[in-house]
Amino acid sequence: MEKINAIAALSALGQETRLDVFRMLMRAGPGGVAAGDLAERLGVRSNTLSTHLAVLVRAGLIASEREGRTILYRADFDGTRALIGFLVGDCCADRPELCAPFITGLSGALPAKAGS
Amino acid sequence: MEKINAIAALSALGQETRLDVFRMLMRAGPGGVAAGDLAERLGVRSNTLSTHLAVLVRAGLIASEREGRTILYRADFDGTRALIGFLVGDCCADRPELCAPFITGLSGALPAKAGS
DNA sequence: TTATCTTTTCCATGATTCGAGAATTATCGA
DNA sequence: TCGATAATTCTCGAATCATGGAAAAGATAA
Repeated sequence: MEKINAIAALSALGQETRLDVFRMLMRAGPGGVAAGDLAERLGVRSNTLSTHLAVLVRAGLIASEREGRTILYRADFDGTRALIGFLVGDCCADRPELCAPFITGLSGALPAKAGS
Repeated sequence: MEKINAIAALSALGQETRLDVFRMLMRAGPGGVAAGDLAERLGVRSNTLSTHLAVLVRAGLIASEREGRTILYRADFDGTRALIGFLVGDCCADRPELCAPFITGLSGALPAKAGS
């Protein structure tokens, strides 16, 4: 991931409504959620949400697909992984030994309720 | 990490100068870099840099310590790990199986030139 | 104390962002 | 085609942010 893409992704997530959208879509899984449902669940006007969704799409964090009259939004897992990879990898490029704790300690960040 | 802290950290990094500062400090390692050196290396006025540094400190991504006349800034590894933990963990809280690929695929993001 | 160096704070300005109303586009059913 | 539904685009006011000049604050040395 290029720096400019990382900036787009980070600033996209650095806004409450957009972070809420992203987390909701991550939780919703590959099935995605319609724009209208997102607006209702989050209590945001549809036009406002639409601009936020466009920002997230441009940032490569979510993707959209028309489903009849509605438009489904789903999290873009590749884009998300690329962002995390940028944070973990590129930011420590010259000192991989400093990044080891990030990875080894990461399992602790997971709820780990899915046995093993 | 609370959502509000994550927003602060993400928006802090979603700005080119601050991302540059953060990456430079990550590369510099625990020794840190003086504010003046950062300003010179990045070609940013000292007062402008100072405000950016304050934002990063508030976000918990870097820390400062006075060293005689100068002030050393260094990356806050715990804060950084908390942010990555938030992205990997909290955003996938209900679906750890979706987050597995983040972790398993993460080693690929590292240069991995430090043998072992 | 005085001079100097380093960094921060204050303040003003220009640019960007957010949110909302209104209008527009796209799709489906009758 | 017409009407209804769903989402986006347009536009603007308010708020926030980035930047830099000037001044202030903290620390060292003479």
